Amino acid sequence: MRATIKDLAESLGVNVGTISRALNDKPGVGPELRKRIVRKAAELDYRPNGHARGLVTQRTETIGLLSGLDTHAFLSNPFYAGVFAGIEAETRERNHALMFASAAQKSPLSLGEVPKFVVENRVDGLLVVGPVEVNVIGALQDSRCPFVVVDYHPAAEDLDTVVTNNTRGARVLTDHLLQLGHRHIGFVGGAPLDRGSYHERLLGYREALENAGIAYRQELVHGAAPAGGCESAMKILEAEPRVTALVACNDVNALAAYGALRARGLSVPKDVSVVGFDDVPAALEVWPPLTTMRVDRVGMGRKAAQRLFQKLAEGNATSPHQIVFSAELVVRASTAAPRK
Amino acid sequence: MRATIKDLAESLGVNVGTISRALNDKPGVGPELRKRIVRKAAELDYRPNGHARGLVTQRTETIGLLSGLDTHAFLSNPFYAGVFAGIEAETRERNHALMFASAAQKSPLSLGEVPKFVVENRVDGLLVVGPVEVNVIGALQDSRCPFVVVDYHPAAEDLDTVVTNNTRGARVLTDHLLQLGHRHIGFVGGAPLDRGSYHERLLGYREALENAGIAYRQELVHGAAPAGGCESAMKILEAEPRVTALVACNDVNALAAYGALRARGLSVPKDVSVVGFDDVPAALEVWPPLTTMRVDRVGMGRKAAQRLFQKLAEGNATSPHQIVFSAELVVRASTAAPRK
DNA sequence: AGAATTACCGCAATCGTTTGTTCTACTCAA
DNA sequence: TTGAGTAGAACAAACGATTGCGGTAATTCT
Repeated sequence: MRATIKDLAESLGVNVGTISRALNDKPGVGPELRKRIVRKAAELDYRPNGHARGLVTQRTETIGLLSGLDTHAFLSNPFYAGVFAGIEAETRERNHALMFASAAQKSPLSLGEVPKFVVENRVDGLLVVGPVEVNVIGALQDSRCPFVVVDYHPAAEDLDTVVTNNTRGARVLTDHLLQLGHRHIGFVGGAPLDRGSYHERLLGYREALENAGIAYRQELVHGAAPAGGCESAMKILEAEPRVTALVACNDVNALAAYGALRARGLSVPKDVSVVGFDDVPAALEVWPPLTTMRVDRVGMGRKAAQRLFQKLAEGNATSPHQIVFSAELVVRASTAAPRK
Repeated sequence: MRATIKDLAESLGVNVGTISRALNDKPGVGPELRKRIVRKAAELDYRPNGHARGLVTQRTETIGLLSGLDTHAFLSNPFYAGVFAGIEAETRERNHALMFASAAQKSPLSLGEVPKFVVENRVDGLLVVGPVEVNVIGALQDSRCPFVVVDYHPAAEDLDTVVTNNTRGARVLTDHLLQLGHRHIGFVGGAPLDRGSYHERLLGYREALENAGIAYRQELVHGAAPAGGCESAMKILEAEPRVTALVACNDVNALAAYGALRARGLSVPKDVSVVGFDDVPAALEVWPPLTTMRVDRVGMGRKAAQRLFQKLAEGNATSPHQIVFSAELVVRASTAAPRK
């Protein structure tokens, strides 16, 4: 068994309270004794028990990361992986631990809508990342647990959020295609498409079209099929063979669309131009390299964590901040003027 | 503030011990009172405090996931993302929480070699995934915290591990190339290359060559450059322009090698065949689709978690198991007979 | 030198549970 | 009717820390 503070106290003939003060750099213990205590603590390899401490201090030095998507979808998306990495870096540097859970897959005994670790008071705060269901937000709000939402902003709520300017980004991408001369442009979506980033990106696509005087056509937009962007792109090409460009809701689906185009014997960008969103590493490795919007996903994760720590320090009473990251267009070889 | 067991006790005029027993399905409380208690608990939205419970039961219902790589590298590798997902699924189904940390990046106050959550008794057990440094293994062993290692097996230690048969897998891949007629075959590595999966795969590559009577040439093997597989492939092609095939330590590096080949005007597989390892989703989406070894990464994560729970149940005294997953060759369009 | 201040340390309550033990009241067989 | 046996509930001691309070002894002030 690991040494407790009591063992330490006995082996030194000192009171436990004094030990606690000495080890936590609190005043009220002489420099001489303090030295003896730290030395002995190191010798016995003493570590304070997190539970005991958490019980009395009401703080756990732990923050939770709650995914809005199911775990596998979450982790296999490089965008979210980046956000995760940013969050992890920030929490690690502040010497906090990190718990992970998904709000999309309920555990058999999940109580209410939020995972048990928040409801059991085992995290000081929470980072919610991705399009979580709205009742989860509600449950979190009356759980009194401070939280910040990343990459999702339900319009109805006034929350602390860190998001990218998705609508603008998609508009920039679509404008880029329009300026190249494209007129028949499809949109390959992802799930969920009725809310969250992909919805906003769809809006931006639509805005750009309408600004250019091009009618928005339902059949050129296809949400996520089970098989993802590949199947969606197929459907769009079937519905309208004249499309010369595709806007994908993200890079992963854009690359999947590459496959659909190849299968139909179409080449990128000669026959069909393709743009993505996020600028994941693969976007640069495929051929042709993908025109996309670069977004600082690690920075977003970091920023969200910073904001959360700020809330924790200020006592959760501050007014919500909405932090918006702006994406940057990077033009590569997947876009060109339309075929004749 | 959240209701405690004491509030519950007072509002019912019942002793706290009775409440505890009633809510934990323990005998010693009448069916009548038990009903009243659960009803009231739901009404007050009572949740047991995780710390208080953990303090007395010495169990936290939490397991830790410790990455051997730095967080970003870990999460952006689809293989590890899959393992993570498998672990998460299994722990969630068993109603345990999950903590994450990386052993590669030390936190400023990291005590010893292991993250503070294990040393503070805040996890029941640990899953170590990836090539962790050997002193971390040592530190874990005398921390008395049960753990299982995934995708890494230091030969010197007798540990509970879940790994793929990397050496065999790489041999199978290399044999596949040899049978197609290739004689000049390079190996693009990854970090670390002196231990762990990539090292074993290098061994398998070497074995296959030697079985075929082909000399192993140091200059055809290149470890991970900072820029990854792309740069490595470049170096190999410079060192020996006659290479007609590349074995990559994993799919991510294989796809990066695609880029290097493209940059030199070589086409896959006409000029150079490429094989990867892991069968990540992107392997199927790129062109040409990648010949690779399929490994059940989610299954590995699950299995490792299952083994850990078994250890927890049996009291950590059982003899170590080594569980080996066998990878499966999937031949796609990235391999063909060598050019003349 | 006596009083007042300070510095240091021990004492004990507390956090919210679990769990072994004790107490009470009841049932049932002799 | 009495005794044992049993079930249901209360009591209280942990678990391992933190922290306000009180008590010495040493130091400073007048």
